[in-house]
Amino acid sequence: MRLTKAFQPTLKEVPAEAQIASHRLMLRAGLVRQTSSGIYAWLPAGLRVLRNIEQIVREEQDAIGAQEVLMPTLQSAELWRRSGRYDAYGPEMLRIQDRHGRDLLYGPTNEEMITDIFGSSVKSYKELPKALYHIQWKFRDEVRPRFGVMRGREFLMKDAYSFDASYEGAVASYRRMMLSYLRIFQRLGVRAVPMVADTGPIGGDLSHEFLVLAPTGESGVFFDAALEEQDWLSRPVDCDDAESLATFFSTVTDHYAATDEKHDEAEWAKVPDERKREGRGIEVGHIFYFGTKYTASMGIEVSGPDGAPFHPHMGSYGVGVSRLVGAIIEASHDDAGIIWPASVAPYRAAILNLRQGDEACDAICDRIYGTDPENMLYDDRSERAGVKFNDADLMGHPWQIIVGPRGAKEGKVELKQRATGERFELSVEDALAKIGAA
RNA sequence: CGGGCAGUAGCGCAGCCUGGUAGCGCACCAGUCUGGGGGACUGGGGGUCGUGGGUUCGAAUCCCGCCUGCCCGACCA
Repeated sequence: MRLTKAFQPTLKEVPAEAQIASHRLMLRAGLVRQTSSGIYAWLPAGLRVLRNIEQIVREEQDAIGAQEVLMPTLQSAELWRRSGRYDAYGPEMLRIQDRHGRDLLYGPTNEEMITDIFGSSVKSYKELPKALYHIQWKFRDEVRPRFGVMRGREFLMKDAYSFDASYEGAVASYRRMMLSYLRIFQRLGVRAVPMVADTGPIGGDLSHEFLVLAPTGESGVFFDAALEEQDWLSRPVDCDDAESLATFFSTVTDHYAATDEKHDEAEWAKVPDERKREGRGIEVGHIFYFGTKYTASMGIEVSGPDGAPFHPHMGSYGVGVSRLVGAIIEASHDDAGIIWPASVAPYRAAILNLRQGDEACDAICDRIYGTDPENMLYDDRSERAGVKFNDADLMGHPWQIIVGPRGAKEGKVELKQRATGERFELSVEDALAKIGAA
């Protein structure tokens, strides 16, 4: 994308309403604009980040056999009356009426809907297990929205639901999901540590929150360093084999990890000092098993091998997609701006033409840009060098390809890596090779 | 939901106390110079002062209501 053609409004000054780093940077870098309290419009660069995150989530959910669906944002109150949650949910649920006076709601989550859809179609244990997910906007009417997209009222969430014939099957589904989540967060370039969470009335140990480590996180976290040193992507796990899943699962649960709410000093003391990690975290994912809560309350049954009907066991699994944009920035920025992990960056590189109109500079920039116009942001404005440097740092592209008149005469460009600040003087070919472009 | 603060140009703010023709910086437009970390000069454009009412000869300014946004706390993916 050429910057002169792009809708890419950056701000020099910080809007007064933004307090925390990610919110300020998202506004300044032109990723989002607030339209109401807790509600945001996504501008082109922000949308690209959102889509990149979605895509990684999709690939890793598909990899464990989950299938994507898309359910509506508006739901019928009838559905929620069947589960008993229409009255139980409280004022966080946004309730509306259509022209006929029928009660609707903007979905805060989709257990009821997916259970209904599943139950009306699946009638036999032979069709289990099944896992379905969708990536859709949710609305929860928070009392006090804040921190930009990290605690908005409208937010984009990936939510998945598993259906199994037995508790054992549900446990396997849960473990597959945990693996998928660990891989998702690793690919997103953030460290997210799974921590045991409250399971509510269901009991057991089958609920985990995933927290991205960032100094501004809302929860204190204590965990064993082993949990952030694992490479989940290269770890071989057979998702169809309960043994393999159990082995994987124990590598997570054998190590201490807890938020301040669940922190246990006695257990913490058993962790060797050199492996103790303390900090703060932002919750970006939550998985839990809740048995037959919805299948029972909504009367969903399938036939078992003996012909007798039973309520399938369910689990639900959420990733805060829009919240992650903020969380990633909280975890990865400096005074100058955002430092995007390559996997989610809106563009892989920015091309900074320091002398727009100079024949040599223009020619080199055009050549570089032509290799991958979709994934490069070409700053072809007639701005001064300083403006381009600052905007590129602010927007946080992993690489900056700096083309100035001095180097251009010799066919050289300067490559700057945003994360490290390292600079390399290279030929065009070498620079392209280094950033992995064609 | 308790407590606090704020709405004046796209953004950041002053003006309000003490009523009298709405200002500053940045951004924007035109031009000249400049050209490797938000440059300089000259000349421009842009505002229902959140909103409704009241007081007054006269309200951004004083009074009352409402709306919106933000912060702290409680709550929360």
